Amino acid sequence: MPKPLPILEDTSPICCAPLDDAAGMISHGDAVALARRLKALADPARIQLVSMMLVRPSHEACTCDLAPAVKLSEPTVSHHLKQLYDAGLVTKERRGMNVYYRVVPEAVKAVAEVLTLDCC
Amino acid sequence: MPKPLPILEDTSPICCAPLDDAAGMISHGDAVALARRLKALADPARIQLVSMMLVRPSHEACTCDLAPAVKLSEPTVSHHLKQLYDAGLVTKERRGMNVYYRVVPEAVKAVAEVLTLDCC
DNA sequence: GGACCTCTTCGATATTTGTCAAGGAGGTGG
DNA sequence: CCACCTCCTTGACAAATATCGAAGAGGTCC
Repeated sequence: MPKPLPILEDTSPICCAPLDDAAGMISHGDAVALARRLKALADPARIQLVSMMLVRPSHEACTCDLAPAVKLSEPTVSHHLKQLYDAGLVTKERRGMNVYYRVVPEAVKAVAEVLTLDCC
Repeated sequence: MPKPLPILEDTSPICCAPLDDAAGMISHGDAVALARRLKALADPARIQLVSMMLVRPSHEACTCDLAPAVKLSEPTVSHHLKQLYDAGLVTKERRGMNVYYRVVPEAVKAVAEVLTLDCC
């Protein structure tokens, strides 16, 4: 079972990475780290959850709002939120009876950055 | 089994999408389409394959070069390349005895675009 | 045509992932 | 303290995925 990633680990770009044996190819370790972040986003339910947070003014929403919106059971939504949390893509905070999840836009953008291929 | 995506389908941004029931939240259909593209990239082997193509001048490489580099069997690499191909992220072309796969940078960038959150 | 090379498909298997029902943990409010 | 509310964890299971060996399809070269 993979350990949580830091909120904003320095991810090497998919190209223009530090040269290794294969002359510029991304290292296996970096590929694994990047894949974990991408995998966290690569699910319709999780995309909808992130989207739902983003349309809110503060980019956050509580589980009680999120669960009905994606039409999945509460445990399942909790599971998906944990995936996002472990990947550092959202934070969570308890306020009163509710837990609010908030998108970390920098983390999402960091993934986008890697895929921008601006070096090519 | 999901059908191949067009090379460059118009993917709605993760936010600022056309409003629907839930006031701006991405639609389920769009979420599924985006998830398919992300899933195609969300694997260490496939990231390495794409990376390896990108470091080549013309962003292409043949299977015979790719397979040894990721240390997986040939059928497995073929499987991964098919995933990328079905997602429209690479093209393939036979030249002589070899099949050359080439990254479609616009397709990768289109995914990046969605994650850029420039509207937030 | 026939041996050969590269790549893909097929069949099988182990792992991972998505999902839910049931129950537990943590906090609120009478 | 006790009923209640929200959320999370556990356990179980079905589906999807990653992987490989073996066999097939498509092309090359003598």
